Amino acid sequence: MKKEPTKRELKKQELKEKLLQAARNRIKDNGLSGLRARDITSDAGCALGGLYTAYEDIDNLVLHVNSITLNALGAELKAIAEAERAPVKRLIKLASGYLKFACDNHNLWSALFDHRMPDGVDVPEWHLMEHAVLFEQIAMPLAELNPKLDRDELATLSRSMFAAVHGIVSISLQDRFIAVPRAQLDKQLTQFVEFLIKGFEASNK
Amino acid sequence: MKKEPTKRELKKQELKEKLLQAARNRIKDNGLSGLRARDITSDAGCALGGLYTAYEDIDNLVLHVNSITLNALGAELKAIAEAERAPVKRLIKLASGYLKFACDNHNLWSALFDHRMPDGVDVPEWHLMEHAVLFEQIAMPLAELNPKLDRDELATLSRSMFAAVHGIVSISLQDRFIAVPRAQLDKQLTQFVEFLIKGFEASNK
DNA sequence: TTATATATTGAACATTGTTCATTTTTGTGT
DNA sequence: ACACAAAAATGAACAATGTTCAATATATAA
Repeated sequence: MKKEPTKRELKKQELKEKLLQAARNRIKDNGLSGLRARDITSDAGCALGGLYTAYEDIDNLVLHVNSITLNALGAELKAIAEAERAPVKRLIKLASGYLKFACDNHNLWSALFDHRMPDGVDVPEWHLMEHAVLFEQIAMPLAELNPKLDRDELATLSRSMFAAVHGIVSISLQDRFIAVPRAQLDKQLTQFVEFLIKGFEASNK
Repeated sequence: MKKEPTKRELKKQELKEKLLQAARNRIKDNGLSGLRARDITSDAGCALGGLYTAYEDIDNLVLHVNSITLNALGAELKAIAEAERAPVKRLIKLASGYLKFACDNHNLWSALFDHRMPDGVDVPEWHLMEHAVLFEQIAMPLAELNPKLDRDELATLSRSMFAAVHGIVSISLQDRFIAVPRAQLDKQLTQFVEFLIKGFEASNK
C-alpha cells in the first residue's frame, strides 16, 4: 500500500523546480547556446550529477523550459483573442501580439525553434502537443470569415497563417538579415496580414 | 617582386576545396549537427590541424558550404523566374521552387538557417550579402503588379513575401510539427501565395 | 534504533573544437 | 646542385563540455 511519500518527493520536486528556473534564467539571459550543465546546477545549488537524477538530460530540461514558454505565449494569445471580437482585427492583433512576445522574450522564444533533439531522438508526444497553442486562436476568426471551410481546411489554413507570420517575425529578428526597427516591423507585419485576409476574403465569393 | 607562386598556392587551394567538399558532403548526409572536425579532415585526407591552416575555424568552413548552397538556390530561382513571364504565375512558381529546393536539399538548406556564429561573433559582410538571392527574384514581379511602389516598399514587401513562404516551408519540414505530404504541401503553399497576391492586388485600387 | 531504499555527490570519462611545438615541404639565392 | 628561409602539415596535448557511476549521505520503514 503506497501512501503519499512527502519529504523525499517534496525535495525532489523542489530540486526539479530549482533546476528548471535556473535553466530558464540562463536561457533568458544568455540564449540557448549559452546553456551549460555546470552553470545550471551551480545556480540551483546542487552537484553536477543532480541534474541527471531530476531530468533525463539537458535536452529534456530544455523541453520543460520551452513548455513554460509555450504556455505563456498561449496565454497571451488567448487573452488577445478574447479581447477582440471582430475576426479581421483579431487576426491582426494576434500577429502583432506574436511579434511583441518574440521581442519581449527573445531568447526564450528563440529556444522554442532553435532547440534540436539529439540525432535519432524524437520530440516526445506531450511536448509536440503543446505546440497547438501556436495555431489554436487562428482557426475561429478564419471560420467566421469563411463558414464554408471544413475542419481540415481550417486547420491547414491556420497552420499556414501562423507559419507565415512566424516566418516574417523570425527572419526579421535574426542576425543573418538586416534589422528593422520594431515599430516599422509591426507595420509591415500588420499590412502583410491585411493583404492575406483580403485575398482570403476575395477568394471566398 | 612577387610572381604567382604556383606549387604552394595550388596545394593550399586544393586542400581548401577538399575540406569544403568533405564538409558539404557530411552536412548533406548527416546534417549540420553531425559535422565533426575529425570526420572532415579524415575525409579530406589531411591531419586534424590542417583544417585550421585552410580555414579560420569550423564556423567559417560552414559559411563557405552555405555560400555554395545559396548560390545553387539563387541559380534555381533565377532559372524559374526567367522561364515564366507572367508575374502571378512567376511568384507561384518561385514559391513552389523554393519548397522543392528545400525538400531536395534538406540538410544543406537547413544548415543555411540552423547555423549560428559563436557568441558575439557577427556573420561576415560578404556572407550576409549572399542572402540577397533569397529576395531578388521577387521584387520584379511585384513591381509589375503594382508599379506605384517605390524602391523601399518593394524591398520590404519582397522580404516579407520570402519570409512568409520560408516560414511555411520551414515549419512544414520540421520534426517539431506534424509532417504533411509533399504534394499536399505544395498545394497549400500555392494557395497561400495566391491569397497573398489577391490581397495585394485588391489593395492596389 | 537499525536496516534498507533512495538520493546526492563530484571525480572520472568520452567527445568535442582548437592550439602549437615539431617535422616536412616548398621557394629562393648562390 | 646545395643550403637556408619561409610556409605548411602534423598530431599530441589542451580546454570545455555532457554524462556516468561508485561512494557517501539521507530518508523511510520495521
